[in-house]
Amino acid sequence: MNINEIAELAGVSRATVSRYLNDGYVSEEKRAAIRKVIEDTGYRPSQQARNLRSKVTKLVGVIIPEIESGSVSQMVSGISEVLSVKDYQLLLADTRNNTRAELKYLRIFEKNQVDGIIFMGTMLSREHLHLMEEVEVPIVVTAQEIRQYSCVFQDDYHAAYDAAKMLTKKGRHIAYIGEPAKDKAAGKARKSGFLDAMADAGIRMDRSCMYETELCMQGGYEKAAKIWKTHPEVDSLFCATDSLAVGALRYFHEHDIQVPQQVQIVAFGDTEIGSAVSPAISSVHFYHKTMGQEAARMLVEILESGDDLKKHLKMGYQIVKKESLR
Amino acid sequence: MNINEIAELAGVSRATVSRYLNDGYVSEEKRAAIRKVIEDTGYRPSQQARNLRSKVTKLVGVIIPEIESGSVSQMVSGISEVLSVKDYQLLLADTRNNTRAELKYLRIFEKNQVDGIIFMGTMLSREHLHLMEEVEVPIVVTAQEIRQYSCVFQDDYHAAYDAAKMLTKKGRHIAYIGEPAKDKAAGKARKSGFLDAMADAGIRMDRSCMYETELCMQGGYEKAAKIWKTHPEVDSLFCATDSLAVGALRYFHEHDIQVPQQVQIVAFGDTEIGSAVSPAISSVHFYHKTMGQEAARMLVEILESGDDLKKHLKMGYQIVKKESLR
DNA sequence: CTGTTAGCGCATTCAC
DNA sequence: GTGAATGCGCTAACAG
Repeated sequence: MNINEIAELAGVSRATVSRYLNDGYVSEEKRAAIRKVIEDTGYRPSQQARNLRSKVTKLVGVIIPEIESGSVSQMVSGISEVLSVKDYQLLLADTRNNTRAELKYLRIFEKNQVDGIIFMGTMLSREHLHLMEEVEVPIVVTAQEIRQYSCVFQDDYHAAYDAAKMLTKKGRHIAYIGEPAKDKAAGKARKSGFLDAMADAGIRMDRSCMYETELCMQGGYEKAAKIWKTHPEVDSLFCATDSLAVGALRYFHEHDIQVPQQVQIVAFGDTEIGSAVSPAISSVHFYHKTMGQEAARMLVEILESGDDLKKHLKMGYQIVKKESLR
Repeated sequence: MNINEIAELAGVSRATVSRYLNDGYVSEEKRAAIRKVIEDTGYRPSQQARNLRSKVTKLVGVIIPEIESGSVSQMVSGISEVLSVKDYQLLLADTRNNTRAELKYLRIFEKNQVDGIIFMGTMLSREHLHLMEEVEVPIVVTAQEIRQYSCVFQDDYHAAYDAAKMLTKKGRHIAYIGEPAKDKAAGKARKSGFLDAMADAGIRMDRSCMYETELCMQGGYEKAAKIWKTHPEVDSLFCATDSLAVGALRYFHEHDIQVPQQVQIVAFGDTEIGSAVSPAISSVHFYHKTMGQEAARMLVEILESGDDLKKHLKMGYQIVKKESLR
């Protein structure tokens, strides 16, 4: 069933059917005739032929580090919501935190496969930027700020700075458990924010009170153990994620270290897990879903207007105080 | 840059370039010439033209109820992993638990838009089945068993039956907090499994000890309050999700009800949140990611072999005993 | 408002 | 092995 048959059955030319399907510009009679035939036959225009002809696919490629992460899936949810309203479809590329895979998908999307790309990268190298140059469709970058592209990102640096500052109000001996700062932009920003806050508060950080780990709860537990075995005087803990904090909290429970009396904690994510435990973990709240929506809106706007203004949108955050802070 | 220009630059016909790009059947010299031109120009064949011509898109549509759910995103991760190895791309359709949207996406995918569909539905109505009949590409159904389709699903009924049975070993007064059973297949199966286990154990369920709620932690808290205010004698709680259990646990903590001494708990999901709390929640573990992989493998096999054998794969589960059981 | 005419870029016969 | 010819199904001028 193709446009020719529909045209024949409706007694019009196929151009008229095409117009019916697109802009309009068809008389009422013919419109009715065509509608009837289409309904009777259940005809649906071939997307592929349209794509070939019109060079638009109504597809947006979304490259993400890993869908299993709560923040990523929230963001994808926001993207999906906006795209579906705007009649775009979402081509998902999960790189599994693999930099090579990011490049691979950029290349796959490169030419006339998608109309645009939303790229949530881990850590963008020169190679990335070089490849992105060559990509012919607009790219919106999320989760980090890249001058040459439109992007939507959260202010990890200042969030970390502010969170750390809260610890210094009623704490002097501060420990840090983070994510690997070398391969994640957010991890790096949180670490710098933390360190700068310490410096500004005149606190000298002892390297043996700072750890990084990829594991979540278990990593938090283990690093807390390392720190408190050698530094029982530490009275405040900064964790780059709620899961790390929950792991550390378990260590404190098991060793009768009172939270927040003996140790206060602040973390990132404001996730369900952080408020499931007792005391609930004070945590930086980000707006992942909104970020996704904004990124999608930005891309759609570029697509519809035809020019890329390179907007940079820095999203706010909120430090949600709960029981883990003194 | 298209195949004609490549052919001209390489001094061959475009049919030869096409052969080079596909099966082979090209002499070594021409092969080398073509390769060189392609490398120099950075030519990439147009996917759209290929699609139109060959009727395959190398796209798989994945319809899910909501990406933000942990189990769903794990499953999508499994699907994505297998598809990427097999050189398929993933077109994601998030229906936001909206039945109409499921139908909409089935229709969008219906004709020559994707090569196949993985459909994770909420509750399949006659209308769904009717529409699925009309879809011309193979469909693999997940999360529930539908006779007419290949499917991968978990055994919620027996998992619930077994979990409930564990409660009856050391409990006589049992309460139930579930998800709405009317619009989710899993919710329904868990409820039946629970009820049948009760019946087999000769326990008469009081309706005032059974509640359903859509909310997570807060719903668990509220329903637990309702139950224990009127039925303080209840000594066991069955929750359809870990989050519900964690909410209930908070109520128990606040009211000095000892877990598991006074109330034992079993739940579903074996999620991070269930083991973050203390006592850790005993929970049914499912294999979402593996399910996703299996579903994708099943679909790819149908696509590659060309015939749909309608396999039904029921995945196992495991009840992970933790501190919340007596 | 409508029909005719040309391709979009590629894969696939079919002769050679 | 190779090239010429054909058309996948549709949209976009263009002339009427």
